[in-house]
Amino acid sequence: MSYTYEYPHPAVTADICIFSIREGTLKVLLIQRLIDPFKDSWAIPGGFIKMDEDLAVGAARELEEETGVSGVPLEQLGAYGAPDRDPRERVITVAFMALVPSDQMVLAAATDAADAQWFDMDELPALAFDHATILADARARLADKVTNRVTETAKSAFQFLPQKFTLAQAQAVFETLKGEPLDKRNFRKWIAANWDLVDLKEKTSGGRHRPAALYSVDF
Amino acid sequence: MSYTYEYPHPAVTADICIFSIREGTLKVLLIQRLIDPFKDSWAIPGGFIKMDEDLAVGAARELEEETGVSGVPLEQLGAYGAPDRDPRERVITVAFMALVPSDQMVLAAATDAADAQWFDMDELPALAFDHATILADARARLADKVTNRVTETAKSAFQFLPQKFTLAQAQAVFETLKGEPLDKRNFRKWIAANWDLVDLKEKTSGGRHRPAALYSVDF
DNA sequence: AGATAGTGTGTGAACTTTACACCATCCATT
DNA sequence: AATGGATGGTGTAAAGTTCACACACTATCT
Repeated sequence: MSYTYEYPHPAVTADICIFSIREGTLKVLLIQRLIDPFKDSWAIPGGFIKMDEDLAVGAARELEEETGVSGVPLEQLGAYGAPDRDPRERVITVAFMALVPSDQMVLAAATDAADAQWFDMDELPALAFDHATILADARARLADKVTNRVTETAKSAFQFLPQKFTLAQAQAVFETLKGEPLDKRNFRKWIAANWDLVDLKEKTSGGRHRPAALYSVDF
Repeated sequence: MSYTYEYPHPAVTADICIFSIREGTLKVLLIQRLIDPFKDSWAIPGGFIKMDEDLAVGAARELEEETGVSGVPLEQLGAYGAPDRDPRERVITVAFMALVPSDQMVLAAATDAADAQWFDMDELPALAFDHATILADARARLADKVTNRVTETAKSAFQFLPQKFTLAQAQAVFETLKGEPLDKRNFRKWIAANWDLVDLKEKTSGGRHRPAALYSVDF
């Protein structure tokens, strides 16, 4: 089967930057390419948009196919279309990003991805195509989003916390996402002012230190 | 001549929202389509990206071909790709926006555009495709950009002013771009704090009122 | 001389952001 | 029982930003 057009058409892909936190550090989900170009190098997951699906839908599908990650709200980052960004043919990609809780994710390798793995954002491998650029843009956007307005992206930060969490745990999560340390007192004021925290009247125990109050959050 | 691919490819276009100020109101540059679909309706200028050109370059080219407008820095808004946004075939568009001084622009009609005209943003005709959505997004972005940070977009606001301008003239321009009235004293504080105004030690004359001081701006 | 019409100017209140230090409590050790 | 270690928990002041607001000035026209 082949498809013929009167004029040349580029291929269009969606690429998705999936951020998460594991072991207290910011991670990004990469796949190892099984096929050329950039065979064996790492890349952000993505693939070709189908003719009858919306961009965000296609991005979600590719993400699930390649990594097993599903059900996350994707935010569009923009289109990347340098003529030589793909050596095969002209490929324009629409980049998306999301923040997910990695421990609920079952990573699965699929069709054109050998392996999906979390990488520390500070220790990235060489990336295929212009994915380093896309990822850098996504990282900047993430830091912006998380502590500014109360958006979906900011909400998803709480997914890294257990149902019952301490404020110190919450602070650690937001610091990781923002990429810089936050002041403890100011953070507590901020989180109390911007989110609906429920004081569970419970305390942690077992630590070799003063117990911490537990909270949950209502959206 | 035809082009054949193993998998279906969408067409990719660039569409450009060009804003300007004429007669004190915010205008947008639209073209009347000569061909189906949406023959005779108005649309934001744009067209197919060539295989060897960058997205922004293609956008600039289409803009010039269809309207005669050139040499403006385009800012990417994002990709729009609902599967049915074009009835012919799958077309994904990458939207751009810019702010230009309309009086320097010579409008020219070309290949697939009958006519390029400035429309008042408050009196838009029915638009082809999903251009109403794109334009609304662009309008919101414009208002954001202009008075927040000192960006290229904000700089270009000064193009609507003569070399020597009064602060009242400047205020009118920024009010038009932002879409809401600004406080006179606060505006003067803002412009003095954020831009390098040169007091020309000249005054307007001829008005039936107190003369105004003239300024120019250095970037 | 007086009316007209746009020009030009400062202050205070409310709010947001940032910086900063000390005591409290549990556990483990001695 | 006392001590030290480790983390939890709390308030205030200064600086900066945003916003609202009112009245006198002056060239021109009549």
